[in-house]
Amino acid sequence: MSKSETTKAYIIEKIAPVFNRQGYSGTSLNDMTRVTGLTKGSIYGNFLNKDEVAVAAFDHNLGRVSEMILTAMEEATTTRGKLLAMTHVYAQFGQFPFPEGGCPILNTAIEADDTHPVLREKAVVAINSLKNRITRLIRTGIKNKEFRSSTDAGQAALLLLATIEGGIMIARLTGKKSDRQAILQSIDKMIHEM
Amino acid sequence: MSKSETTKAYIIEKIAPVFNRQGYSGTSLNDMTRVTGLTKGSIYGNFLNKDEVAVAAFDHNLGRVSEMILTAMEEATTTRGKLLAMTHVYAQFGQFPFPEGGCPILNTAIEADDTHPVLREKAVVAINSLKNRITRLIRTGIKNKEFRSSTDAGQAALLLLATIEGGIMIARLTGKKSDRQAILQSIDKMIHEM
DNA sequence: CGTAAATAATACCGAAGAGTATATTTTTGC
DNA sequence: GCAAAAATATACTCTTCGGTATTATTTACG
Repeated sequence: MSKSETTKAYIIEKIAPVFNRQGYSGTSLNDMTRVTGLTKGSIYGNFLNKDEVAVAAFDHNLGRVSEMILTAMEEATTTRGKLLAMTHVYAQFGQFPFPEGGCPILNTAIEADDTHPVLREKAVVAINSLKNRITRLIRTGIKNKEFRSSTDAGQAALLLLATIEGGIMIARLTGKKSDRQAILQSIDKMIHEM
Repeated sequence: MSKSETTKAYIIEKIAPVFNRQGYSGTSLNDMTRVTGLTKGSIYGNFLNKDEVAVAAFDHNLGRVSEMILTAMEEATTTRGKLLAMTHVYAQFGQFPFPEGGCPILNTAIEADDTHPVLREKAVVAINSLKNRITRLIRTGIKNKEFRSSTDAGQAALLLLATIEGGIMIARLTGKKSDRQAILQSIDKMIHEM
């Protein structure tokens, strides 16, 4: 890894949580210099502009979540187990290594949908690939006879995603453990009834 | 209504959609003067600062949604009908009089949860009162024998809310009608199975 | 109708925003 | 270990930010 690659990685690692907490417009170059200890010149020697940093930060945060999901799913043996593992990753949004600030897809979607086409598109791709991954998993479960054949895989995937993301929003907003647990329990029930 | 009250109402009406689309940090005083045609002096003669405008804008947007819900629920006769009516209001997030930019609670929750205690608290109160309203409705339905007695009203209310809010996020993000319909259909099914 | 009070416009402020040109320091390859 | 290249820091630019003091204009009321 070259020096610049190391620095880029360092900058992103430091600034990614800030973007996830404060959003694109809420994060300034000053924030970047503060959390990295570097200067503007150094940051702009490695990135073209704020947009490029924001996009890299999103990729970084998303990568963290994806990795957690893949790892958790690998450990499960059944299809239902994999699905449960995935949702339980999202239930850990408060703990490392889940990105600080909650789900990056959710955060980016809400801020960027009307304001930032580039970030918006990144969020669209992320949500679609997540939806497709879940859909395929459910289809496998149906073939396996783990799930009912009457289950509409695509629709169930969307329902799961919507509930998970909405649940993160509510649980993070109220900060109530009981809210988080109630929603998680409902999701588990949905998966068990599939 | 005094002149200043008229002007305040006018300012809020014009700027509320902007806050809902662009968020708190994404909306500037310049935006306010642009959409109102007024000057800074005039706006700050009626509001103390940006925060006060943002809070009033949130109240305005939330009021719009609440009014739509109450009206829709009044028209329904059964408890299940009221519940369905409420969720269908949220399904109309793309059309007037639903606030431009989507659900104000969702938008405010995501931006403010880590950054703006005042707005965050407004969102907390809003989500809690919505949750309580739905919970009471479900309890009534249980007493009515419309819903199963095994239904946990509070948990079901949270599940509905999470799914609705997550659904809005996804449907607004992808812009796909099929996504919106799939999620709405799932929610209707949930209500029918209660 | 005239005047006092309320409202709005003008013109400004200091700070912070993103971004850059240039100088300095560090690496890197020989 | 030294020169060239790469990376970083310094010092700046211009613009926009939120906010305000002051002036001008409306509005309400006697």
